[in-house]
Amino acid sequence: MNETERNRPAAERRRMTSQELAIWRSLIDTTAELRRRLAAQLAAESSLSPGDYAVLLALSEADGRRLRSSELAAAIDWERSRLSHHLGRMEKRGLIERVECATDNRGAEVVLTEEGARIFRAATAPHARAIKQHFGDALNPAQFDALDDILRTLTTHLEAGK
Amino acid sequence: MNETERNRPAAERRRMTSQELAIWRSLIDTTAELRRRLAAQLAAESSLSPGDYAVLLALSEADGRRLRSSELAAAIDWERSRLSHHLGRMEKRGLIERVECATDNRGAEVVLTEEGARIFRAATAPHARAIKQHFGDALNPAQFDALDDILRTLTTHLEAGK
DNA sequence: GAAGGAGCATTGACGCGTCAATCACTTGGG
DNA sequence: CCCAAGTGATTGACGCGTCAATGCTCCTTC
Repeated sequence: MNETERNRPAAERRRMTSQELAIWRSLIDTTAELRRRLAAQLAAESSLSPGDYAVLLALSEADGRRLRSSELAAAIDWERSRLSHHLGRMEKRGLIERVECATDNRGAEVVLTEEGARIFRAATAPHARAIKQHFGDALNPAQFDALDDILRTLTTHLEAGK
Repeated sequence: MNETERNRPAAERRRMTSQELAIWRSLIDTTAELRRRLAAQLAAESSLSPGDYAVLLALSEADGRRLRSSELAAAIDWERSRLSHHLGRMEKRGLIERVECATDNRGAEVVLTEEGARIFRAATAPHARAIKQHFGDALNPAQFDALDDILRTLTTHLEAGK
């Protein structure tokens, strides 16, 4: 295979090769295992789920540690309903509070509680360490570059496809 | 950065760069989106979930289209309990059957039903097409090679780390 | 200022995944 | 032979994610 062929997508070929399918499976399996380990470690260190973490991160970066529910959903790219369910569970645990929105009576504002902020702060460093341990430490700079390129390609492709 | 540095893992550095963290997030988000789309398409075309598909694939490749529950769990790398719950749901839908094992009264054998085999057969081609469409068509051969290398590195790293 | 459509958020139902507990059976040491 | 430890599999509880349906409120238009 010459250089030109190596840089042309395989779109025109009839089917994926078994090698390509194996890479697909490995992508799915390996990322699943990564998520699994990170989630387990996060839970062990802070009793937070990855979802909790995403919500708390967005809130802690927001002005006044509060966001409209819809803004929060947009920030972390979640469906409304998923967020609503999740906020219900987090509210029970005292991590966040939901208050009526002053400017729109339909809306709710989600506020980070002191407790939530404290727990999130305590979780960040260990979590970053865990990501480094399981993922960051494995790859060299060239691999990071290559992965970045691949992910950009996939993202673009996904956006194009509807 | 010279060539030697580019090929040395970043393990010794204190923290991941924000670029590296962004790549991590993109990896998680992009693969999630890929799984989401594939699952939706599979469900639309065959009313199967990705889990159903994995189970049916393993069974349809097995001798006599049947496997001991524990062998099936090993084949698709699932926890026993997860498999047990899933088989319960699949049995209700008539995709599989559970029968007592002749050689070990504790055990169960999982058998693919005719209906299950039929539905699986009908699902394979569209599913392969969907994987190609969303994933395979995006990448060129060089990117496949790079991804293969990255995934092998990650897998090795994960296995090493416990 | 009333009607109707759009937007914000929640809810219920259901499939899925994990953890801990449990039950039934097998096996091996005494 | 018996019992203790180990193994195969299931169950229940609970958190999580999606879909479809719902309830309010806001906004536009007439």
